[in-house]
Order: sequence, then structure tokens, then C-alpha cells
Amino acid sequence: MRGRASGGGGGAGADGPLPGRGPSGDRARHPHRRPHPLREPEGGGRRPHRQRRGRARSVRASHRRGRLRYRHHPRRHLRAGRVPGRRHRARGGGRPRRPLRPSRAAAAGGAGRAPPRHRPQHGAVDPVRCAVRHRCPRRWHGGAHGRRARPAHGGRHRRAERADRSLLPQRRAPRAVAHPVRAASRVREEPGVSPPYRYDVTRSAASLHDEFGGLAPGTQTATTVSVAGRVMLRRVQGKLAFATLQDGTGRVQLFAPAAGTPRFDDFCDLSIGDWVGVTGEVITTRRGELSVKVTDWVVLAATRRSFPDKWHGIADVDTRYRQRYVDLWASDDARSTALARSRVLALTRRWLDERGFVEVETPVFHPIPGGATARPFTTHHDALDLDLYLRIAPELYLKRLVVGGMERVYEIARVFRNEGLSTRHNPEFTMLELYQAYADYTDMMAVVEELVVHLATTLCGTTRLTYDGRPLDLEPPWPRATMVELIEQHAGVRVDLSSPVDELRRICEDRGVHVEAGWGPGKLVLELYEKTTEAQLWGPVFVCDYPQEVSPLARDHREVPGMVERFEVIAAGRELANAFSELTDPDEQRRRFEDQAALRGGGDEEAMAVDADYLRALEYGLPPTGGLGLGIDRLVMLLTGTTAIRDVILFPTLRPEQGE
RNA sequence: GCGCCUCUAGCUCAACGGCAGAGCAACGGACUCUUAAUCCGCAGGUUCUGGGUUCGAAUCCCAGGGGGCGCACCA
Repeated sequence: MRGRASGGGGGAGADGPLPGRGPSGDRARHPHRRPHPLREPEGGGRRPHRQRRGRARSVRASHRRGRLRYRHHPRRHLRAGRVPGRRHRARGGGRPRRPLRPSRAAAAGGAGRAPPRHRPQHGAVDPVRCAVRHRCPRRWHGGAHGRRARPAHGGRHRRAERADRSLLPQRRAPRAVAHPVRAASRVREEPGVSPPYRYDVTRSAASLHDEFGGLAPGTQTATTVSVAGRVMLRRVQGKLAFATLQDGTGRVQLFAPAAGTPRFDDFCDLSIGDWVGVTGEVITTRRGELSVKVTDWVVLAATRRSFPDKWHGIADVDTRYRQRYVDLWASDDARSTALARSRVLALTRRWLDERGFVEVETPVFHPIPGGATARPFTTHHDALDLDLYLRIAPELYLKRLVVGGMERVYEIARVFRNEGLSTRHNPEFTMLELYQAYADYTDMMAVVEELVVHLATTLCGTTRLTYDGRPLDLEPPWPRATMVELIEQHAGVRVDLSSPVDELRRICEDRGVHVEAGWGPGKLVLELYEKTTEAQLWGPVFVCDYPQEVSPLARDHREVPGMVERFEVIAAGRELANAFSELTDPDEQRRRFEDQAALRGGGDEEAMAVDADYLRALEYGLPPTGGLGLGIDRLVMLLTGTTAIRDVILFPTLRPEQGE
């Protein structure tokens, strides 16, 4: 029952600077993105408009940006005066559903594309028909003056607004195949010549910015370096070409004059997304941009598929999840969240290791699913002809290890629960479970509090986070309250496990809480808490003392009858951790299992089954033990400010792709 | 599983029931300090699919498919 927590969010973070966050590495970051403490300060962003993350951001906002940008564009008057050309399809008249493509027309022996039936000259069309602006005399351009000058008036404006709303990323309709194979790439590997097997990289983008940041414009360093990465932007200007190279740490500009760049024409033909290795001198351009002046280069891998729109990135969230390998390039958030997760895991391990906890691995295949109440996935071992379950929690195995004398153990365990998907639930997620002998649940409170604060201060630099627009201060000590107290506070009723069941049932029903026959007082109280109180908590807060009836693995409360020594941590309105003083008495554990088995027999698919071997282990003696489960996914969400669990799981569970 | 929303060029998006378009990408050309480079040009469509209404459907209706959100399930 522990560690149901899982979560999703999005951010960035690191203990210490993330790679590529040097003074110039920040350039590519966008100033309008949601501020979050985990993200690095904006100070280095010299020209932060550079690239847009394909993240959850309204298209309207990008339109705004576009307008702002081009209002000050030096050549705006040229752009504004330019009326986009109109496209005409070959069409003989009428309205063919299937327009002839040139190839088909030729194949059909036709005369090829028919001349346009009516080719309006700009300005030749009744200017009154265009309500947008005088500049555009046409009516049927669709109002698509582009994001640079979206008209903002009249009905057209209203429609545009409506359309904008429909474009919010969450509501966009994804397409299964976003980036089809290109018909032909520009730079192919030379026929018969395969890319090199290795490439000597001497600097990363971030290290270049660290080492050479702040040079005056026009500096030549006489330092030759080799960098490698993906071409993300390309600016060819006749006899001079620029490219933006991105590697795992950040971005650096490539400067390629025709004189001095081998195979200059091929360099200009590099596609966005091609991997290249480049050797050259570190310089700054006249504008002061740190660059590598190309003296040699090689294609390491040519991309055969188009990269996402360099400005919008991937707006289609489904594509981002399905094609994370593209998302990681196109979206800074995707990268930084992945890195943040990695750091959470590394820091957690280090923190636990320093405190004498031993990391272990326990089976994923369980003959008897246990340790939580959840519906498991089933599988089958052919040789043993044995039905097995993917674990829903590692708990019972970890406590076996405590019986075996491993006094402090933990596992960062992928667990699997056969449940629906949501922004907070993925069928497989990661849970930290740890067990400490000679400790009780108050010790676990100290552990979770210290660990989370440690992670927050290391990764975010503060305990004062903002999540989903609301402040969340993790500064210890976190408040503690019993479930009964919280119910009284939020539902306005004092409940008591010793009350008659009918009375508790009536209390629930009075508050619109659905109840089922057969529920005992403990289940009723828990249900009352979950439906009336939990959603109102923001936290962090320790919710203490759960009914024994719903906690089959926790030890009876030393003072309150009917309760167990168990707490959950609510942070940002979500359950983050679950812990208790472990039940050590084998006889009591057997009774609890049998109660669960009865529920199971009654049709409760999530109730626990009797695990005879676990009981046998307890019979050998489990010392007093405190146990804690903590949802890593939800913790990462919290620390990165992301609100969808799919954003913190690199490859979330998705319906299989259709087609292609 | 239920409800709501959505699907237009490779991408991001326009288009009162009346000629399906733009920007970016791609392709051809110009350009030696760009940085979402710019400029000129050329291409690019089974408007998710199938029915229906209509003189006429991307647009309205029905069904199916994909996707999103919410609920339910679920710690």
C-alpha cells in the first residue's frame, strides 16, 4: 500500500549547473516559459527568443511573440508590403475531388497541369472583400497573414480567437506520423562511404561557453577544438554559412566561410537534424557570438526525416511522448526533465547510501502479488507452467530482507498496476521503498522530510517551490495531523472508529460520499477522508494514523485502538509518500491476510492474498521496523513543476500507434 | 467503460454552407557576420474514413477511426 504516489510535471533541474547552461548555453532558452526554481536563472540568455520549446504553450502566446518580434524587425516594412503568393491547383473546371498531380496527369497522357482558370492579380480583386487590412486586397487568403500580423478585429478576430483556443496543446489532435521519411536528403553519406566509426570530441558546447564565454566580438583564440552534435539551425549567406550545433550539453554556433571550409557547398546543404563532427578555431563573430570556425567537418549521421518546426517544436503532445528521441532535441523541457529525474535518482541513492542503506533488487515476477492493494498484470512462465504477476510493490520482499538481517535496505523499484491512465497515473511507475530496523513511523517522517528537503535544496536551490501556480514550501518541519483531525477540520464532523457503522455510513452519505455494503468503520472513515478532505490538502503535511481495517501491513497504533501507525505525505495536493511502523507479529499478520482474502473472495480484485512464505519469514522474527514508500515520478513532478506524469516518464504507456 | 472536445500541406495554423490558403520546412536561385537570417521563385491537399442533408460540404447531421481532457477505475 505504499508508494502509490507517482506523478508528472515538467521542469529542469540539477545539482549544479546542467550541461549547456553556460553563459551562452542559455541563449536558446525562452524567457516566457513558466518560471520555476529548478530552472537555471535567465541571466545568461543574451538572445532568448531563439528557440521555442514544443511545450505546452498556447499558440496565441507565440503569435503574440511573433508580433512583438516583427514589430521591431528592421525589415518589417519589406515584410509587411509583401503579399504572399497565391497557390492554384491545376483544375479544368468544376470541382474535382481528386486533383491531378502533375505526374499523374502526365502518366494519363494529359496536357499536364491545366492553366489556372482564374488567376487573380494582387490588387485586381475587389479590395472591399478583404476586411483585414488594405495591404491585402484579397479575401480568400484565409486571414492567414501569418503570426506576424494576425488581424485583430471584427468577426474574423473572434474566429481567430476561437481557433487559437482550440489550438491549445492539450486539445490538439495528434497525428500518428508526424515526420515522414524525406524523399531525399540534401547531404547523403557519400555513396559507398559510410560515416566514421568514431569521432574525437575535444569540447562540449557547454565547456566552450564555460571556457571562452565573455570574449570580445571579433576575437580569434588560435585554439582548435572538435565538437559534435546535431545541426539545429542553418543560416547560409552566400559565401558564408552559419549553423547552430547542439550536443548533449547545449548549443554552439558554427562559422563557415567559403574560403577555408572544405566542401563548402555540402556544408551549406546540411539538413536540420544531421549529426556532424566539426573541427575548427574558437572565435567570436563580429556580433560577439562564440563560434567554431570550421576547418574540417564530417557528417556523422544524416537524418532522413524532417525535424520539427524549428520555431514551434513539437506541439503535438502525443508525438512528443511517442517520439521522445525527437522531443529531446526539440524541447528543452524534455531534456531538462529527463536530467532532473536522473539527478533525483542519483542524489537519492547517494543520500541513502551515506546513511547506511543498502540498495537491493527484488523480483519483478511475483507468484503472489502483495504489498499493496492494486490489480496486477499477469504473465506466464512457460517452462514452469506458472502464472506470475508483475509486482505491484516490493514491500514483502524487502521486509524479508530485514528478517534476513539487512537492517537498512531500499529499492528503487519499477512497479506495475493494471489501472487506467491519467495525468497522475502510468501503469508502470517508480517507487522508492526503504526499510529501517529498530525504527518506527516517526523515524520515517524524519527520513522523508530530510530526503525531500535535501533534493529540493540541491536541485531547486530552495524549499520554496511553486507548483501548478501555487506556492509549496517544503521548509521543515512539516505539519502533522491525524486523519480524524483533518476530517473534522475539512468535513466538519468528528468521526470515531468506535461509532456504530450505521452512523458512519450516514455521515458519509450526508456528504455525498458513495458507500458500499460490507464496508467497516475503517473503510468508511478512509473513504470520508479521501472524498472530502484529501483534495483540500495542499501540504506538505503528514496525515497520520490510518484505520487498521485498510492497512493490512501496518502495526497497531500504540495508543489509539483500531488505528495503525501509518502516515501519508500530501504535497501539492497529491500523495507523495506512505509509511508505517511495520506489522511484525506473524499471527496478527495472518489474521489480516485472512481478512483480505475474505474480501478477495467477495470479489475485491485488489485485496491481498495470503502469502504463506512471508508469514513464515515473520515467524523467524522481524524486528521493529519502519518502512517508507515514496513515488519517484510524483517527486520529480513536484521538483520540476510538471503536472503530467507522462512528462517525467521518458516512454510513457501509450496506445499502440495506428498505421504507418 | 461514460461524457465533452478535436482531426485541413511534412510542421504550426487559416478559410459565413459558395475559388482550400499562409508561415516554417522541402526544392531552385541571390547573398561574406547571420542567429526563427533575409530576399526572389517553384512545388506541395482523398480537408481522418464512410454515409447523409444540400444546387453546392473542410464547414451541417449520423456512424466509424485516431487523439486530448474530465469522470469512473485506481493509492
